[in-house]
Amino acid sequence: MDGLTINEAAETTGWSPRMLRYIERSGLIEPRRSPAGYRLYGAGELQRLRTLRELLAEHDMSLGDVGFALRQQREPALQQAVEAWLQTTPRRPEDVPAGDWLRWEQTKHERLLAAIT
Amino acid sequence: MDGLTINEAAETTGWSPRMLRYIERSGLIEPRRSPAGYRLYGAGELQRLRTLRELLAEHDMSLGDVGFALRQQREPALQQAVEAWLQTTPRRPEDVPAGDWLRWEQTKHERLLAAIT
DNA sequence: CAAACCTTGACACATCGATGCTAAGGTTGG
DNA sequence: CCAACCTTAGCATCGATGTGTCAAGGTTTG
Repeated sequence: MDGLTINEAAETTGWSPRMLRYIERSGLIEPRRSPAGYRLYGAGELQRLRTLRELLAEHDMSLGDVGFALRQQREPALQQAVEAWLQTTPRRPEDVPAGDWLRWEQTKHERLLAAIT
Repeated sequence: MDGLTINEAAETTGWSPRMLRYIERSGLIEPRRSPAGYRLYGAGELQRLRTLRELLAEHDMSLGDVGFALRQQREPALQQAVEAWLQTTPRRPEDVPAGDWLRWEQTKHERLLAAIT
């Protein structure tokens, strides 16, 4: 049977087994199960667990934040509603660090293409 | 002096004065101040306070969720990182309710236009 | 000036998010 | 079969959210 069991996955990703179950319940990463119900983490899941750690650490955000982003992706109506509300709040581009703004401009085109396809 | 004071604003929006201060500290709605430091809520703020209530109620989300969405809008680097992570998770369009998906398709064009301008 | 506001700050409490640990019971592999 | 793993469920903790209330001190206005 391919795939790491929960303790092995915990070992290589830096999460605790407890947290792997918690992350699963929160809908972020759901590994497949063996016939007996054992969680089996494949290469993809392990990678996403590692990058998830980095994401949270580097941007000071919570699992709940990622969960909400996921919800927005899955529920366009929600995404729309939030976007609509945000657009009623006054823009202030000075808030945005210069580097970020530049990167935004640079990648806008490809992001639009991605949205279309 | 135009603009409602905090108790008046609370009255017409349904939030408590306490929550108006809380919402302000969380960065969602920051009214301007009178010379003496009194909060003054204008028509725009009052409207956004009301729609904020609806947004939270109708989509079962928290102030923190909206705060995070705001952060994403203000920090494109964050937005990018989250989006990138989400894209590594397997898509499953069956998750999306049919109505939502339809609305998504219907409004995609205008959303793209909005993004470009 | 005095009543009725406003401000910040703090204490209080319920709920929730994030984690660990333990218990009772099934699975697996030498 | 037995040690070493896995599962779910539950209790326990600690910090963050959400919300009320009260205190000490400025402001406004009749």
